[in-house]
Amino acid sequence: MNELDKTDRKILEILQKNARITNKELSSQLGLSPPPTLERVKKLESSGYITGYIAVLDPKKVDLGAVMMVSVTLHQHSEEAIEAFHRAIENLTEVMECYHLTGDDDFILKVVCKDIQQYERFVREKLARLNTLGKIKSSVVLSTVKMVREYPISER
Amino acid sequence: MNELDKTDRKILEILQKNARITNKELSSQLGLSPPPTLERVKKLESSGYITGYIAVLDPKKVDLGAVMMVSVTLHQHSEEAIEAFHRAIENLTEVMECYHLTGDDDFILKVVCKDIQQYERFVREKLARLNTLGKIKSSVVLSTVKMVREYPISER
DNA sequence: ATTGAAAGGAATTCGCG
DNA sequence: CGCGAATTCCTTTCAAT
Repeated sequence: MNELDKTDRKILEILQKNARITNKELSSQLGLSPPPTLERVKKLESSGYITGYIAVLDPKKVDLGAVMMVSVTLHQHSEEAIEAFHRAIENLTEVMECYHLTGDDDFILKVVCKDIQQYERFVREKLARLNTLGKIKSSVVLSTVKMVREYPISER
Repeated sequence: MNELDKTDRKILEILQKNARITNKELSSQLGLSPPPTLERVKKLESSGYITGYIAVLDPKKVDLGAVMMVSVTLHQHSEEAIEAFHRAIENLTEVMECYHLTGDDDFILKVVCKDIQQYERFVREKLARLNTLGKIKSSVVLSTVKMVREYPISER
């Protein structure tokens, strides 16, 4: 798939807001009939624009009230050390996001836990035990000012 | 809704992975018939466990290849200054996430742009113009090691 | 609180402009 | 590329348990 037209971009905007909209309703919002609408959606999926459809939960409701941002520095920076760190992070369910950064710190992690006690256990029993790990700096998230999952779709 | 049973938790797990699953398929994965499955899903929605269903896009495909993590300090910390900052952030489409933190920096932002040039414009024309703003420190995201949107559902 | 049947809609296919 | 009709499948309701 090469270039998105206006209709494709509108589909992405609508589905980013509501993934469970029916094809019929989607088509009516586009001013199209259902068959071409469905075909466009399928094409956006198969060409990798849409990677999935997910339910969004309220973390507090599922007992994940503590959010932390954690700056991590490795104690060495060989290819293998970084690879090993990546693989370790992959297996830690508490880590929702992890970015490799330029600057003083190597990585920043977003970690969710039930409470601060569980976070402490996570650090002591899991994070601090990674042998590539240098030092960490934890910051408590006092409030989530913004957390949008919708990418702005540019005109081209 | 008071407490989730095992079936409810499994529903949340499945829908976090695939929001467009049919009710029929969902019910068969649960070992239930469709009607009670549907009722449980509706209840999870109305009681706030599920806040929405969204399509997940590939940011690179929609021309958002540059990701930055930005530490922000305000130059004053009155109630109004913080409120004003919140409201301003709300209107910046480039800011996907913003957390109010403990520690040296007040906030951390995740910002997505087409490229570094667009990021520079964002900083100069939008972020730096907020009059509550003290100083910022930008870090380029070299790679996204992990970005999961699925919360781990605890046993209780 | 779950089941099975039944009615009403929606998804999907296909032939055609 | 999009449309409209037709078929198949799913959703949703309801009586029964």
